[in-house]
Amino acid sequence: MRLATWNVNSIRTRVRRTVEFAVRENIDVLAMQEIKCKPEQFPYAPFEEAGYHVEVHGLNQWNGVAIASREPMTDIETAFAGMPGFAKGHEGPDAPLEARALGATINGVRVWSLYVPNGRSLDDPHYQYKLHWLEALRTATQAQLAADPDLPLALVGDFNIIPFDDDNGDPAIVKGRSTHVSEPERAAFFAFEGAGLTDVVRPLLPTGYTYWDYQQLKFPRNEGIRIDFVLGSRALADAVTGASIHRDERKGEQPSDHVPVVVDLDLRGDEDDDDMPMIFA
DNA sequence: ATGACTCGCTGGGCGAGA
Repeated sequence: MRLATWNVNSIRTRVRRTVEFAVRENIDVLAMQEIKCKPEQFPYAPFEEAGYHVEVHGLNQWNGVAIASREPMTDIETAFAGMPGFAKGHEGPDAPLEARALGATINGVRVWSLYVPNGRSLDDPHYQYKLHWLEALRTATQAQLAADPDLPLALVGDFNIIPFDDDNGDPAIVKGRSTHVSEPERAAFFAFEGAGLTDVVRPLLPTGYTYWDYQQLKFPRNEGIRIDFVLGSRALADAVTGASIHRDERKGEQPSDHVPVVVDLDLRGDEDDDDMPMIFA
């Protein structure tokens, strides 16, 4: 299975690039973030014509997540246990949920397409929302893996956290002043290790940005940041055979500000792996 | 060139992105 995650920044604007990438790169499962539309606005046809099923969770023009998969998806969920909500002037336990999480099972692999809240600024209520959201995700994930330690589980998407100083090439993002690099955010990211998950791309690709701001020549200057990740359970991490960050997708006409991150998985019983030799008796 | 921000909603600016 070839699994990809991509913050597409409006699927209606970028559906052609998105489907062309999926087909060209032989992607089996594509988790998307920031689709910025409701299900009735989603461009299903180009995906279906390319052989993909699509599950969509979008409530309005903000956020929105989706998964395209060549194989059928089951056990669709649009929130994880304990996921907090948020709305301006409406913080608290009954705040409305946003469209930031979509879970689906494909060939026994549990995939969550995640768009972690931005945080906006260190003194904004959105920042506390971000930390609570991440803590609830960690708690829910830890509970699921405690119940099923051998589950191949992938949390993929835009985490809106820069885990290491070397992941930040943008001089506008400064420790002590900016979101994404604060100690509480980094602690929330590394807490997933305590829940039994690891960044499965990092060992294969120690460096590389996944996002460049549209402004001020950030891409030509290579002032990017690494904020898109694939976190895998032990069973998933053990299946990883390769990884790639598709920097070229930031070039050309109407790019997203993020690029795709791809992981190759060699799963037991995965009949679609063409790198497995056929054995004849 | 990898190039000076881009979405969606709206019908003119604005919230949001990070």
